[in-house]
Amino acid sequence: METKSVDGQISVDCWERLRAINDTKDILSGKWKAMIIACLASFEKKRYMELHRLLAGIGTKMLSKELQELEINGLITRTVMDTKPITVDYELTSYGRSLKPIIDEMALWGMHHRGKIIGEITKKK
Amino acid sequence: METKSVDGQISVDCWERLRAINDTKDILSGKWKAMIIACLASFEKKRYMELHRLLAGIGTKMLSKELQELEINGLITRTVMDTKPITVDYELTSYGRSLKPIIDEMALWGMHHRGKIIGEITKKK
DNA sequence: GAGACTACTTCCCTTTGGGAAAGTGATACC
DNA sequence: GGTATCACTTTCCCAAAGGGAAGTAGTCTC
Repeated sequence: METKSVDGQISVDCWERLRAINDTKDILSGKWKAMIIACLASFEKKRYMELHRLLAGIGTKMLSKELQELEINGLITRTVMDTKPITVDYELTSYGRSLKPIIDEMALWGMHHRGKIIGEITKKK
Repeated sequence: METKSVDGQISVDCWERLRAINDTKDILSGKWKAMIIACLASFEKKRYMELHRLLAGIGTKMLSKELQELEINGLITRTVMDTKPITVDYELTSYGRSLKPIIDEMALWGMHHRGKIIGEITKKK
């Protein structure tokens, strides 16, 4: 086949794209990471307990775990404040902020999707 | 507090955003859905076996399951062709194509991320 | 009629993810 | 000194996710 090299090229490009998508999914893995990033993108800075209240339903274990993983990946910073009872501030790094386009697209699509589903239900009635 | 209503508004907006992000994550749940959509976005139309080869590592069980879920959500169409041995074409719907911005952002970020990580490794040496 | 190709499904098993609840330790309030 | 707050950690448990292998069914080839 004369298309062999072309197909090869397409496969490599495709494969790299798929790998990249996978990498991003890994970074945003877990039930809460995308939402934590969304919160920190909206509020700039949040304490542990504030996040716990904002993310209704999350347990302390999960919150700690997800925050640690985000910190390890360089997406957020953790700073211990020396307040009366100590508090901890979490903030997006500039690298973490680079995920904002993805989060925004996800929020946008999710809103449209919900609108579409509700539209379909009311149309049926 | 005079900020009560303002905080309330912020919470509601935030909560709706978080819910939307969650909805989108659900639609793209599973190890392979985002990649399947990426493939179909690149190639327009692919057969079951072609997808199986393209998505190196996926088993037939997972591929079937993920494709079914995508079809149920109205993101892809399944058309049986009456070829010698029957073949089945999968294609993105226009609704499925509306996920392209998310997939593209994910691919883009993943590429940059890999570049950054490799850069950090070579800098250390 | 044996084997191959297509597109699956079914069964079984292991791994992972994630939640609830309780515990920890430091500090502060009353 | 009892209780509260903040920020966790630890333990235990269960459901869901995902993989491998084999089976099914229809058609075509040799």
